[in-house]
Amino acid sequence: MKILNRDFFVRDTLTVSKELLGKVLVHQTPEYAVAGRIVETEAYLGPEDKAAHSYGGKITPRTEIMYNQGGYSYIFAIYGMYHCFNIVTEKQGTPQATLIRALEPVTNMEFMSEMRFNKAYTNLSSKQIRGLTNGPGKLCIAMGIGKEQNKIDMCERNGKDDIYVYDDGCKGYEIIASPRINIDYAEEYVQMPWRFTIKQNMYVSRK
DNA sequence: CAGAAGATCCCCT
DNA sequence: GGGGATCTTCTGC
Repeated sequence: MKILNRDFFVRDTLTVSKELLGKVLVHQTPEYAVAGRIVETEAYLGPEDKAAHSYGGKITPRTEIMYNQGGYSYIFAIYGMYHCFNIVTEKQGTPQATLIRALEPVTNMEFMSEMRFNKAYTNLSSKQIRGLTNGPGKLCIAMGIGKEQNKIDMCERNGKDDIYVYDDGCKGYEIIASPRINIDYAEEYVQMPWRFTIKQNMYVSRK
């Protein structure tokens, strides 16, 4: 298994978004480790992209991390109750990122189950199993990811609160490109096919 | 199963 | 003061 390094993330965002499919996202602390396979991503190509937080080159405390070189976590809160987990891409000064929209649970489903439903994994309905990580807000809850995990360098271990992605060699997935979700405000960028999913994976957030 | 509506808060204008 | 890269619950078929 190899952990994705800086060179992987410091590339064009569409390529990174597509190649992340099938890779495994890990959140590891001294207390626990959780992991899920990435099955859905969305590319945000600021500053041109009207859907991106960095549209127009906007720099605020929230978006600042998007200007860093690739390989950092960008986590923002939304609708008052949820978080979205992104990975910064491209070189320093190009404010782009890819949103991780869905995972397929790989390791520590017990942890995910408690975080999401406060129930043992064996007691989940099939609908709840599918609902563990099939959406950007859901996967953050299941993985124990919140604003404390913002701006983590995913290419260096700190030993306390690590997030990284590894390649376990699984490949050959069929990738589908489609328009991004819930960006109605983005005008001509609404229809850009910058959402990528693994075909027929049950954890993809929606058809 | 689909659609509507409410929850809830930080960031930005 | 407004709104959002969402999710859950509730309604009605």
